[in-house]
Amino acid sequence: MAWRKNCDSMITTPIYYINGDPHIGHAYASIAADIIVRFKRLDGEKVHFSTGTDEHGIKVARSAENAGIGVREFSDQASQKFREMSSAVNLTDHDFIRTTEERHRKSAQAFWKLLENDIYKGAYSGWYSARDEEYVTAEDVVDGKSPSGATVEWMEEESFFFRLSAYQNRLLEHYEKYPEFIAPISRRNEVIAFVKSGLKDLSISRNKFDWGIPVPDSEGHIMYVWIDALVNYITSLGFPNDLRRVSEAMSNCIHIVGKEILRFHAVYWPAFLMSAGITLPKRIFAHGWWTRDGQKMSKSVGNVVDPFAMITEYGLDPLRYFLFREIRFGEDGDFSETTLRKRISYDLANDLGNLVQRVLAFIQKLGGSLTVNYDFSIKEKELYALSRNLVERMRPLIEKQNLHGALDCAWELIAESNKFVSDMKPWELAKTDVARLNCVLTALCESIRAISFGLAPFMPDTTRKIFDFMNVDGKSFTEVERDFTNQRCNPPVPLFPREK
RNA sequence: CGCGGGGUAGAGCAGUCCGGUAGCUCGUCAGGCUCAUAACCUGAAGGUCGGAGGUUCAAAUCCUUCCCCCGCAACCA
Repeated sequence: MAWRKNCDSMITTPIYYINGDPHIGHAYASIAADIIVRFKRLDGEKVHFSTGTDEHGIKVARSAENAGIGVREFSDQASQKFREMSSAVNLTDHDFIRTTEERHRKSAQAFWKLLENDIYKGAYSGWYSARDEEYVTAEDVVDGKSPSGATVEWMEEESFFFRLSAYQNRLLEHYEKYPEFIAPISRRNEVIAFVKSGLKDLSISRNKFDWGIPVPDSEGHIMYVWIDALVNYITSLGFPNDLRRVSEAMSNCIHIVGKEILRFHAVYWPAFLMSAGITLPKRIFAHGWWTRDGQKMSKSVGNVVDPFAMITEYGLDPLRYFLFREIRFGEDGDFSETTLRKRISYDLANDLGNLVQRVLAFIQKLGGSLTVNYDFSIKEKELYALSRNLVERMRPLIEKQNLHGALDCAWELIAESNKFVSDMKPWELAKTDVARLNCVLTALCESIRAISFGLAPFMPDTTRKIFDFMNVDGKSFTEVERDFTNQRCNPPVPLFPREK
């Protein structure tokens, strides 16, 4: 247990762009980060956990206009929905940061100043659609029209540029030196290929609208939303104050991001940080995307999965479980309610729920208290060993964000425990050999406690229920190492009742 | 010749780096148990590992070539 740290570390979710409602993808990223944070905190680590909303940019300004309300009011309402989502998915203690907060304006402007050696004024040019009020990429321009059918014209505006081109080699060196910097590996390869193909300088300001953070000392220019957004992570740590803490936490920071925004995090953000002289994060993990019943989720098709509705329908813990058991974290997967129901029924109700029920109900039958007996035979010893090191086996997997693998470990023990019950036949021992019976039940209670601890980061409410049945405190993984003493158990209630 | 990922039992995937009787989950079929949420446990069937060629005593795994699917391709939340 020597590796346990007590220094600051940080886990982040992306800050979510408020132009749309929270959907399952947002919930997914948040829950992933939450699982990692909870695991580390149970391990005694001090973790800073941040999430929040990204609220600037012309799209938001236009949405507010369409909604007929002020942009500030629009942002407040939209951000609130994400705050509600954070609470609906049961995020553990965290900082919820909004890019429209004063602390963030200060932070972003201070950050900009640190970059000034790498910033120069130039002209940004491209095909501009006056009706859409935005630039259209050359590829999207067909017959002089934007995808929305508006005519486009070649425009130039004064813009600040960041000398990204100067960082190409330093970035490649960093990727080389820290192979764990970008995950999964396939994504890492993509990023490296992209950087090797050559980096151009980056336009980092706009002057055609004003819903953003003003560039310091430059009337009319506002920061490009990405530079604004990325800075949120250090704002949350207290930047521009508390620089020691900023560096310390960043050096131990994992950014959980969606694969669509990996480039910003794995290329632009590190380049900015290098320029600013701030420590780079330890790792950037890009998760995949969910399809819905095999189809891409899209608003126009109307098949977007609403996390609030899923929680209402199936419960939070089952949803949290499903999202990380069904696919390997980092890969794409398919969200199907049929599959979700199967997972609940087979994995949660039959395997886990029934194990807890059959053991604890049995103890109730015997009078409701566990008379411990650690005079184990080889069979109990085997199960006991598996129980004692479950968390140990999960830890390196969690460290690599292999959340799927960590759940597999827990289910391995669940399966072993169910098998153990069948093999040991406690219902027969109850009539023939009470000492052996107590050994069997003690081993089973140990395994149920271990399983509950292992699952705590994934299904905190479920773990709490089991601990309440067993009168286990459950505040820290260190508790797994303590033997039970004789204790009363409460009558269990099925954890995942069968429907109807 | 843009870059990358992938094509393995009905479905979803692991195994490919370091060649050596093809594994997991679900589904299907059969059996056992009765503590438990009709849950649990055991066993079986099912694959010429995308096609073709090559290296080798031996290839899903190495080499060559072809076919198919999916991402990314620059400032886009």
